[in-house]
Amino acid sequence: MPTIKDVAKLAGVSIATVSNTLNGGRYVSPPLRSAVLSAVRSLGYVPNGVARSLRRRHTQTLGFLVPDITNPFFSGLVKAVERAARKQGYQVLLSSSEENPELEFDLTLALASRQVDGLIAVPTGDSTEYLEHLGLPVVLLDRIGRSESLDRIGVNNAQAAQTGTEYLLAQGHRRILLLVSTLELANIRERVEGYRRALEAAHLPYHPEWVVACGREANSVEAAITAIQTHRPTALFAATNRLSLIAVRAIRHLRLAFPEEISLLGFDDFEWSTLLEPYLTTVVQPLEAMGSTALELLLARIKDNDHPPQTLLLPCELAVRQSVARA
Amino acid sequence: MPTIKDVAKLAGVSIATVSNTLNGGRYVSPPLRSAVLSAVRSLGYVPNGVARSLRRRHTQTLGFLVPDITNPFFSGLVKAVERAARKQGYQVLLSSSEENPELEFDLTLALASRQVDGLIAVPTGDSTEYLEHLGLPVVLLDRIGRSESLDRIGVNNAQAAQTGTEYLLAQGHRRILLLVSTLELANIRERVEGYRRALEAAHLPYHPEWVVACGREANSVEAAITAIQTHRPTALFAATNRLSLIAVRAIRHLRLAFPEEISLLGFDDFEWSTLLEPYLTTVVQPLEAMGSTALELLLARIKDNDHPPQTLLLPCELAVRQSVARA
DNA sequence: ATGAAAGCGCTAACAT
DNA sequence: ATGTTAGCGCTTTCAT
Repeated sequence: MPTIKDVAKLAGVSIATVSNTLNGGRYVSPPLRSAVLSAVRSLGYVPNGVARSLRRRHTQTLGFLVPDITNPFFSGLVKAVERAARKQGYQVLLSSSEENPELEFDLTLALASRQVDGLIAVPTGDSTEYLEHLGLPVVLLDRIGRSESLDRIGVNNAQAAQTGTEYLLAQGHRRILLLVSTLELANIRERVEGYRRALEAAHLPYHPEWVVACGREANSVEAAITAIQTHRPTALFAATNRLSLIAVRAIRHLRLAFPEEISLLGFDDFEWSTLLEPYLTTVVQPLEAMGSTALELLLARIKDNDHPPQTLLLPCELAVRQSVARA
Repeated sequence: MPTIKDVAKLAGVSIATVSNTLNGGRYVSPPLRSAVLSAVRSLGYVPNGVARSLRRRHTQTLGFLVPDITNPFFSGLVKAVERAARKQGYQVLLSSSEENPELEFDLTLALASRQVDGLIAVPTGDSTEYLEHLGLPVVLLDRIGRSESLDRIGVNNAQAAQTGTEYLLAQGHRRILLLVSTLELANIRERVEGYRRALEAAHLPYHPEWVVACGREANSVEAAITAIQTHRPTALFAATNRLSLIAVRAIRHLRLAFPEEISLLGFDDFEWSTLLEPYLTTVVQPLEAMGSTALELLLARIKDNDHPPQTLLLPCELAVRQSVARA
């Protein structure tokens, strides 16, 4: 690979002139300028970004840490963040922690060592403490934990779940099972809280057993099946996209008429859900806005670290389609 | 951010000793070693990977270029590649070209400028020429084009499509529509070829009109609907995961009994396809093997660039489920 | 308007 | 067994 020296030699100028014509640092006379340009072309010179970053002391690069690139919710977020970053002249280094906290930690360190200018993180758990002492601008996205010292972009989970539950209630459902992955995630706990609030507002009892923890594995459908058999709900509220899948499998396993005998409300919208018939009614999260707002906050913090951390909770919407019938 | 100098000063040693205890380069006596380690801890020192890479002249980093991170086929590939890379001590920089050749080119240059040690690419089109002159080890994955000078890992598309078609034929189907995105992709053309070969082997006519180009957008269902109406097939072969979605929508739009009146065979398996009932029978590509083999070839080429390029075509399997009925 | 040279933080060759 | 130093490729200050 040719270096700036090779270009300078071939063009018969100093390396400073090469640098300046390429970066527009200072005026370069047309003759030298074109000599440089043609040398660049003929050598196929590409500036060494590593050397450049070392010297400039920033990389124009952001880290983005997600739990699972394979989940359409996160890959949607990735797309949104990348697009927004690109517009601002930043590249993003994506790391997938596979929901593994140790791997997450290692990846974060790797990102930091790569000298990313900032980091957007969707942590695997709610233990975000180490992110606060990273010495790097960090914004938490989606799983925003309880950190008061970091910028955070999330969604009003309680509100969204309450709205969803209220819709189910309005359709006449009284026995509603809430399918959750794990209560370890604050997001999930908040959704439970929203569900509970909707029930209370309607003066209906809240049954803790109706909140069914199905685990984080895609194939753990047994818990859902058992819960449906014992509690005989008329509607299921799946707190996560994966849980919609589990709900569907359980419904089929039990040969229930869908949505006549049992309705389903999902959380997180995703393209492939249209394979399901009837079309899935879901609470939809504003992926695009979440991504672009996270980027804004991060860029603001990179530019100036001397302002108090912000927390933004974006609203969700309910997309009414076909999977919820009147009870 | 503290540097190696700060650590050396605090530990009362030379920077060489810091470097050596951290990298295990040469023997460091226990007392100095522990002095360094505690200085590292108390400063929260993280080595500057940019400086390290500049000096070492490699980055232990691989680039991976995919057309669309949002497509489960590619995100599956990403997972496989990342896992394999991690095992070998490499990090991967993921870039999503969004099926845009110009963006792809820019991203590739950005990757090169970041000094990745090698690149795995799933190009947007078949124009891979610029990749051959990157001056960087490159392996082509999935969309392997016709480059003879690069290592390539693909799948035997023709064979796979032929097997799929033969299965449809064996189930008694004679009017089989092949749904494709665009004939611009060599992969797709090969799948058409496999379909044609299966027909010929069965002494059945090949109707070019039965190969329906639906475009690359997810919502272009009209072409499929029209084709089904005019050709009255008993089976659909969707050449791509997105096309399964389109096929399903078309089937529903026409209110055909599925799979009794019309069968569906997919290509590319993906988790969310289980939302579909009956479960989708598909040709499945060996994602894990594709990813890990691509990585192996790339690492081999990084280690030693003086061997002829290889092309490996991996076999696909047919996962028989429920969406194909007997005709 | 351009060149020379310092230095970003690190590793490795050279010294002792 | 450890310290000193050159230099990776670039940007930028200083000099002319």
